[in-house]
Amino acid sequence: MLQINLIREQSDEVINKLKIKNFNATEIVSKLLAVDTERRSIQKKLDDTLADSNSIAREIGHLFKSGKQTEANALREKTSELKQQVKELQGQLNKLEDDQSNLLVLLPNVPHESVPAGQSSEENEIINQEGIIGELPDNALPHWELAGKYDIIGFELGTKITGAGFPVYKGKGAKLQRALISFFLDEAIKAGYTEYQPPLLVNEASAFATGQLPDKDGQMYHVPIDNLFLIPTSEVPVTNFYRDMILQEDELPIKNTAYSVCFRREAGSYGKDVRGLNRLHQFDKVEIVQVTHPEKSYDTLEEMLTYVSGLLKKLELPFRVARLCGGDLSFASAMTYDMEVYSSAQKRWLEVSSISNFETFQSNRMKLRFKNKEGKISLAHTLNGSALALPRILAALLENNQTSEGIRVPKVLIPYTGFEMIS
RNA sequence: GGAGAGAUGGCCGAGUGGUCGAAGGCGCACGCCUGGAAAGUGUGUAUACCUCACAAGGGUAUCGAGGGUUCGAAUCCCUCUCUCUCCGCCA
Repeated sequence: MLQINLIREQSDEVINKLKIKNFNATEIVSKLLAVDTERRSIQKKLDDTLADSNSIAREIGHLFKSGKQTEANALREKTSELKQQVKELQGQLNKLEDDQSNLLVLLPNVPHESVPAGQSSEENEIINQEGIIGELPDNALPHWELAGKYDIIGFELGTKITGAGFPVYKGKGAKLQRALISFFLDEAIKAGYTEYQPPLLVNEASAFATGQLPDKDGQMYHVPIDNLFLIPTSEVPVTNFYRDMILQEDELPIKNTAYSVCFRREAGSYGKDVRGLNRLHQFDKVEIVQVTHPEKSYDTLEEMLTYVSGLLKKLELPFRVARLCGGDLSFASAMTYDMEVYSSAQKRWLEVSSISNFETFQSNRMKLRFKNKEGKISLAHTLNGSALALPRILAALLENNQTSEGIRVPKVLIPYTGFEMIS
């Protein structure tokens, strides 16, 4: 959520920057400016009226104490009009405050100046590509066939017990998943992140704070009986640890990591995008989250990009990095790098990580602030990235490493799997 | 799920209708004291919004959340949330 001050002071810039996201903010901003002006004027009136009413109340108190009943009662009659005014003004103010926040919530985050314009993922800017795209034999199989051939993932079994998009991992497949999770967590800890195991369900306030509500309502599984949401990513609980907090400047940066299962309804997805492990309703992911000083967040974004690139190199997977164009950038993000690995049998790039700087968009919603040495309080910046999402990593590993003898496990994972081949 | 108790500032804890944003203590910051430190001592120490220059000063709100009674509520009433104790159930 953008801060009203920003809109008040730099409305034209906000409108212009949002054009990069293909978002026309003109109407919302002008409504906001009108509501804001009105709100402040009503607030002033209300405060003044309350001040009057407070001073009369104090006076009455004094009069009663000194036994001047008659005068006190006379004053008392004067208050009814003030009370009526307070009630009306309060009502108006509440309405205006609601209007304001309902409008503010409609505005996406403004993109960073380096974000290129563009309509869709087609126009993302590929800034780096690493690793060798190996040649596969002619009889190479896509991962969903490999999964069956080696009996390591049961797609139909998952469909039977739950539904499409809920695979069952079996034997060496399950062990490989566990290996990846441990590997990712160990690497994150080595890089200075603190490991957490968060709840997989969150309340409404948490879902709002990180931007899932109201923007992506319908993407989350909802448990109405307790009004809880299954997390689409551990970013939600882990960032919300700091909701309504004022940190000390020297507590920054906060570097957290968490493994969690993630749940996404993915309504409207179909076709080759959802084949095999490409897009699931339930998947595993290790996430990294940072809370930083506003001046350091873009350095942090680069640091996180370097970190995730390192993971992919260790896994020996060819990958490329895209800086998302305005049209592909998420509602809450100011800048995002997508990391994609090459899945050789499908011959397509699969997104395995999305690393974003939200600047103050989330922290403003969740009132995550820090106090500097001088005692000044400001909003912190929040960032997060997948490090990494498992299913597509698994897909690429299976496809890229297939040999006539079986599927080769990358060297770094062998200490975790205890086997070198899936055969 | 049933019964009871409770929720006050960074923490502990007083306050049951009248200048209470809230005593006292701890913690923290700065100063004095000291050769240095401890002890002692003095001062300060919430947040948001409005006014305003994101200064000073001023105003308003906030004692779990929301609503109500009252001229006036941390204090009374209602609803909700959460915590604790006991019982039940249970990985």
